[in-house]
Amino acid sequence: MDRYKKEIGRVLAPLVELEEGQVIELLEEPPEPEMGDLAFPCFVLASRRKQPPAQIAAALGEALAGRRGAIWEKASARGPYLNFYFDYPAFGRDVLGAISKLGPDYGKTDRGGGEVVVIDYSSPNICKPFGIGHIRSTVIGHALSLILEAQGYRCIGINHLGDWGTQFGKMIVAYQRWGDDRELKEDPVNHLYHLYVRFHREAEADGALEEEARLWFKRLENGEEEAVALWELFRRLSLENYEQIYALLGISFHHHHGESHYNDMLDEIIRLVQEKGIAVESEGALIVDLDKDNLPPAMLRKKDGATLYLTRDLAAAQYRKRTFNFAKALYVVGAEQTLHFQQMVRVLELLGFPWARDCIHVPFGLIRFKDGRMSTREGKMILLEDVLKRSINLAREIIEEKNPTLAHKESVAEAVGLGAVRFGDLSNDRIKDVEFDWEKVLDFSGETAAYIQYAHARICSILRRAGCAEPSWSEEAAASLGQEEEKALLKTLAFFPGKISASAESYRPSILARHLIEVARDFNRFYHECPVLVEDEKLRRARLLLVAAVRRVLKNGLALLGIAAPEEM
RNA sequence: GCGCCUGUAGCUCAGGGGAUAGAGCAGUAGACUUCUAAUCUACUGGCCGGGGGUUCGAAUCCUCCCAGGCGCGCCA
Repeated sequence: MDRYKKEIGRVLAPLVELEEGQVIELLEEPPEPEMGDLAFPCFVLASRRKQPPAQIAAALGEALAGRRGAIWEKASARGPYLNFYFDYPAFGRDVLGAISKLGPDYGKTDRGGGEVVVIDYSSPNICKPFGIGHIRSTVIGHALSLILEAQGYRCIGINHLGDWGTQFGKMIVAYQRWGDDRELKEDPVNHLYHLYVRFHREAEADGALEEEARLWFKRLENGEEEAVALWELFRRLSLENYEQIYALLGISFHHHHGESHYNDMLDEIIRLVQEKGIAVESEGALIVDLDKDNLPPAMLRKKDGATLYLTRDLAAAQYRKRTFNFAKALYVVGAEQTLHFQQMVRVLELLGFPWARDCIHVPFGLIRFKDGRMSTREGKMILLEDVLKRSINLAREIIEEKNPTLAHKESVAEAVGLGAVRFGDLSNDRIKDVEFDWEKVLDFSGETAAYIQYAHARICSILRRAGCAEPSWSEEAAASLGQEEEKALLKTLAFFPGKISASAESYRPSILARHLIEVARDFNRFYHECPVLVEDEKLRRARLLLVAAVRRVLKNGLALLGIAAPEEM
């Protein structure tokens, strides 16, 4: 659509004494199809020309009377707007031609120019089961890395595992007191999780436990053998469990550098902070005062000498800059950590790193229960594995009911089940909190992945029946689409590349997800109104080209969200 | 107490200066001898949290208030 806007901008700019870019910015989509395809609002010119906007629109309409462009056939005034009407044969030819020619690349750009974007996402905490709470970072981060790749960036996915910190002192204490080797072997993560929950329950009555845990963490940081061995065991068992889920979700990371990876680099950060003179001792701890920035002080070292999350994140940022020389480093982390990242960026700035502002927190809202927050330590949580399994099971049941003769039932059930969970998380603006609701998760009707997948499968079915997987290109046929449903569909397809860019620029996969719903909806309307496999050779060919283009867009779009597009369902 | 985020139809949410505020779910009534009914069509449903302001124009920007969520030195 950008190309079409540009063409209109070029024509209009000299007539309205504005820059081409300004005109393009102002162009908008009319609310109704009979108002044309793109509109220029004339309000901005009113004060300068000292004329009412409607009069200006009318004058522009006269000035352009009889003129036409490569893809628009007329411009006419309607109230204060100058409306451009597309020349649908030309427009249809252009849109379908682009999709047909580019295929899997339709929607991609090279805007990123090969620059590196490091994406920190998923990042579960070792010793805890992979809860539903972690799905957001995992799925949003994964989609963003796919979307940014499609914009020509080189993405490096890092799973910043929570494999260090005081909690491991707690785990060691709990394991020593209540651990059971047999249970650990049979169901490692579950056993570790029970120990973790038990620790917090018992610590409420016995304050000495917390103190003991801190001590054990200190020993771990000092590299004492017994502590390190247990930590390595916990880490390995947890990771093995997570890998199963990542495999199911089709996600792989470039690196699993957890927090522990930066242990060797912490001294350097502390030294740097001290050399720059931005840190002060306060009550035995080392802090950076950020009062001038209206931020609470940032603590880098506790009074017992142990480091904190922030210290490790500072080291990690510097390591990532050195190692990957990123243009941007994204942190797909919950909104509750906004302050933490503000502090981190500010400290990096104070350290004199010009790239500090390239570290960008991409926050998302909490998943909560109706009656409050999820809490791992209280045992109030839902396993992601359970959610995925139930979703796949339900998909399987629906297949059994609606399409019992389907081939490859299992892989379709997986595609639909996993797609539903993913899409549920990607389709709403990430900043909003979401209430966990089994009914909503397990709903495959309406604005869901299944809706998009179903449209895709229907198209595949049509093409199969037509006996051509990829209809051959025909200029003449492509230009013969003109019915309302066809026009609407062509236009929606033309917006697809712009939606990917908008998703990438705002780090919001929901923009793309919503657009795919729109494409699928426009297709379903078309499907009910316009038969494809008709006698008329030319029309049949035109519609085959159109649905093949829709299939292409749905497939490309779903792929960018990490969702499979089965050919039958 | 201070800071950040959110508030739009009964419910879940789009729209983030521009024409008459849109979807899905739920409800009602229809459409499968016709390319897959996981679909489509129609109807019902709104002081866009409230007050003030900026603007030719505000759901959208500013400000104050209200409600909910999340943070605010020894967790991550």
